[in-house]
Amino acid sequence: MQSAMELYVERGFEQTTAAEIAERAGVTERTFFRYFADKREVLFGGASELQRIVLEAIEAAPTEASPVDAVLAGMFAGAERIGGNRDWSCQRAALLAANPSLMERELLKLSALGEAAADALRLRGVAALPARLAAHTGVSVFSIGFDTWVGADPPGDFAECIRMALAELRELTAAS
Amino acid sequence: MQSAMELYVERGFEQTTAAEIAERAGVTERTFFRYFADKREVLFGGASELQRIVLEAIEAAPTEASPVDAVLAGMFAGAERIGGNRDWSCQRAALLAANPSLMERELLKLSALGEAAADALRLRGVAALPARLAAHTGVSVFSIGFDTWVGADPPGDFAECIRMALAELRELTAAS
DNA sequence: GTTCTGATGTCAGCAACTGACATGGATGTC
DNA sequence: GACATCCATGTCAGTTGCTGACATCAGAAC
Repeated sequence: MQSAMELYVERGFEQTTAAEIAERAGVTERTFFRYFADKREVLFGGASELQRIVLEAIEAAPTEASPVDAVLAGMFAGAERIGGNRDWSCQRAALLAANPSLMERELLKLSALGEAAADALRLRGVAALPARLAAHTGVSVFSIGFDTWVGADPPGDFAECIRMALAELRELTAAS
Repeated sequence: MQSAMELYVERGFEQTTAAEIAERAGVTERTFFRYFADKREVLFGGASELQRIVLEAIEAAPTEASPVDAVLAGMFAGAERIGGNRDWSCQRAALLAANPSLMERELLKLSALGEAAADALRLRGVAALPARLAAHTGVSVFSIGFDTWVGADPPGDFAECIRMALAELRELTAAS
């Protein structure tokens, strides 16, 4: 993972071959593909852990919490996990922004996170449609908050960026 | 596009080679790749037209419409374009659901649609953050409405499914 | 009639990925 | 201590997605 990140930053994602990553890591190309399904997946090692944290927080939310609040609890828990190393997040975000194929993978992971969160809501007794709506709305706020956080002069830490997006969203829905 | 769709349905996306699509269409593999950037793109020919329709409807929305309402006008215009042939939409949705790599591409297109819609909102004077939030929320409602529409026993046409999702979302935000 | 252009074919080649089999070192068992 | 087992890795050959360079050829323009 470290070798790949270095090479992607040094010479770009498409200009880096799997063989080169493997060589820098001291293994064969075949071994690389035993650990990562494809060249992109190497940047998404933390996705499953993030999902686990989010889901656990949703489950742990108070029973009386609304679907949206439960999802938000999950998102804040996820933000706490990521919010530590902003530099790494910025570097990674720049890579994704420059490579549509990496962005595709990111969007797939976020969508999967949304579906998993919707499942968690259903376990709390929420119906299918509102569960998906609440979950994906939460992921949107998470994602847009993330963009704010890794952008120029963020208003605070990751959680604060999420709160900011959330406040904007509430204002928007009130105005409509 | 027709040859590809047939083959993808007949034997699956991954089991179909670009050479086979080309052969059925009566051209060479090289010619196939001159028209489509990759094997997936052949299923997304209508994306640019859909985006154009959505953006035009956002621009055409009354000046006093709220950001959310303007985006929704765009989504309903898009729904009108797609809502005609449900059979084709179902077939395509089944393909996407069965192939993560196709779903990735779909999510990228939807995300791009959201960003374009956000740009359209900014042209109406909306600030960056609320523009993105309203746009992506609109796309979420569009997308989840689409899933309802191509699912088992939808409550009406595509537009009606969007209205249903929208009503649910309003209820959720009111409850939070 | 010539020229020019645009679509297509041909061919060689790279890189992503995969399956099948070999190897070698660590671990456990008698 | 010899032996069996297992797991990670290496090796190798092959398929497929995709690209660049050049050839061809039919029709439009002049």
